[in-house]
Amino acid sequence: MITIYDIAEKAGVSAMTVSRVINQTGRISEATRKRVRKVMEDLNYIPNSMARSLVLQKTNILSLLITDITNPFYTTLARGAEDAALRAGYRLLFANSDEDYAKEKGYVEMILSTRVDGVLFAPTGDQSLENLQQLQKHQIPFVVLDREIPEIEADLVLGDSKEGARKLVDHLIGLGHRRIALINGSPDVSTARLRYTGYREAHLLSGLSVEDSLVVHLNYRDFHDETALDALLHHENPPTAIFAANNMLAVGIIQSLRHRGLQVPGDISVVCFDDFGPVDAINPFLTVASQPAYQFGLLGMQLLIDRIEGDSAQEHRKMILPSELLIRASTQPPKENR
Amino acid sequence: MITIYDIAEKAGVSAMTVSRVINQTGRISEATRKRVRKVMEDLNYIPNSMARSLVLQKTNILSLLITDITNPFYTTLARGAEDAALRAGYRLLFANSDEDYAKEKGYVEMILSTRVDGVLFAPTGDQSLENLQQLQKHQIPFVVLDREIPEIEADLVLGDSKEGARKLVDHLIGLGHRRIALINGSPDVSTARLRYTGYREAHLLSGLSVEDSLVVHLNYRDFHDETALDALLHHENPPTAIFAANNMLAVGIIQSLRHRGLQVPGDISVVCFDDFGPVDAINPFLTVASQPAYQFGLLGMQLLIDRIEGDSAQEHRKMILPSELLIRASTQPPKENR
DNA sequence: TAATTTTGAGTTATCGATAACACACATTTT
DNA sequence: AAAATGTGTGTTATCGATAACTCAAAATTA
Repeated sequence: MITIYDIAEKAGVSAMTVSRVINQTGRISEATRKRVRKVMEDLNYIPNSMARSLVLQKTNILSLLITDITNPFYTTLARGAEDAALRAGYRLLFANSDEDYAKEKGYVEMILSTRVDGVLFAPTGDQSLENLQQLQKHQIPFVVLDREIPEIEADLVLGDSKEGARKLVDHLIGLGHRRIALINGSPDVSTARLRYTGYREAHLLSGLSVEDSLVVHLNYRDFHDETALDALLHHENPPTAIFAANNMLAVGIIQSLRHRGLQVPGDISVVCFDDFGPVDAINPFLTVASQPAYQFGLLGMQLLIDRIEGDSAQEHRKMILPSELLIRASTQPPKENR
Repeated sequence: MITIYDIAEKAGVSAMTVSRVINQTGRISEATRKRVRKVMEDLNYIPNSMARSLVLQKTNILSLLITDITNPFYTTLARGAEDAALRAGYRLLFANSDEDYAKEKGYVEMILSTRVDGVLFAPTGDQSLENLQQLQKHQIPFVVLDREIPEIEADLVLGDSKEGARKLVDHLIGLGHRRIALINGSPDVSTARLRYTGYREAHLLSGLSVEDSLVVHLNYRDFHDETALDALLHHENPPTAIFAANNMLAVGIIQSLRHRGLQVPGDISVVCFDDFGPVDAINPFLTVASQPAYQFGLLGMQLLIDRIEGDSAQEHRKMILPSELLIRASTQPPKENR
């Protein structure tokens, strides 16, 4: 491996001079600078960022921890985060927890041992508290994305889950649905709780009561679990519409409905949170509450960089991004009203 | 930051002893080991992997460079790569070139300065040659994914582009299509060349001639470019079917067709390469040549790790993964045959 | 019992870079 | 002309960890 010492020797200067040329610090005569530059090019020198980080106590690496890399919401978010990070001169270390607390914990250890300068953290759920506290103990700045953790004070970028849920359910009620199932994420994820609240409020504001047997909980990534759906379909008075708490759950639900020979929206309407990214354009089908995924990443990263480079003692900020109701083909009035 | 020296002091031993406890090397009495362990836990010690890498000359980081993080083919591939890397005890540094040579070059520099142990490299195209040569110069092992680079000797994991293209076009010909457009990737990407070859062979084997005015080239990510499609649709004798060289191109094409009020497959049939990941299950629509994306990542990563840990002088291996024709709703016989 | 081996540590140098300080020589100021 | 500055560069210590070597005390062998 080529080091500054190799460069220094060939150029007939000290290592420190080479370092100064690389970093454009200190005073260097034009002649020396040129000579060193030439040798660096000739030898194809690339600085060792670990050695540099070790002494500078700064890695220039930021980490983005998402919960599902196959979910277009998070990949679009990742693009936003990447753009903001690169623009500010940081490298990005991606990590993917797969909605799995243990995997998340493993990545947090990796993040700590890499001594990244900051973390953009989409938690798996309330249990992530410990992992975030671990970051706090080690004084790594972080911004929490998408899901709020009750006991954590931090910069936050969230979607408006309650409002989005209300819009979706209102839409269904407006179409005439009275029996609307909610297939929700786990109750220890804040978005799931708020989506339930929105679901509930929409009912109450329309003078409808909420029937608990129509509300079930799954992990956001368990989109192949069919038992919950089974129970709903065999209900004595089955739902005419389903509100899936996120896009991946909707994927699983629609797939299962098809296997059972049920048509969407012919037999049952389906709505969900989150879009499907570019892919969605192929066949815009699902009625969704669309969240500005790219903005999540971009803003989150900006907050993070701001906290790292700016006044770290400033107050914590909380940004809530609105979601938009996109009415498409997966919803129609219930059969009996047609 | 807590270092082994802090631990050493508190435990009343030397730093070396702490290092031995961490790495389970050398001889340590059970009593000392326990004492050191205890202090490590109390102080919440996490080793500094940069310091370690610096002396060991090994980072335990592998890099995955993909060309489009919003493309489900690559995110599914990423999951495969991640699983294989974690299983073997490596961390993974993701990078996303956005089909952009300059961005790819930037990431290669980052990869080199991070001194990763190896790279799983999905090139943007033939121009990636320089970036790969840069890796070679610095003796970083790599495996090339998805796209072959003519002058590079390396382990390779490819799909069978020619065969897949032939299957797709045969399917269209079988339906009665005689005027099939190809909206291809850039000709300096090997998959685009091979897909053209497959397209051509399918025609010739069926006794049809290839009309060059029906073949256009775009960048794989230019899925919003409408000029190519415009030209095809205003052709004096327009195509009855379109073969899009990848999924993202198909996305753009279908979207544009809709804007123009054209139905798929009613007015025109569309097929493409690559699936849409889990998302696709919502509304399986496009007839595609599906490639085993997860396997691409998993196998590629295994080859890479094998080359790093095994005999690095072994011969280069080339794996070609088959693609599968999935006939769905985006194709039907041309209007005049119905 | 003396010689040898084993055990459980500690010391020092090193990885590749940079900060802080030092210093010779040239230039400017008084 | 002496003093004060400025310029360009080198020296040494340091970041946090580990390899290689050393060595005293305990255990084993002859």
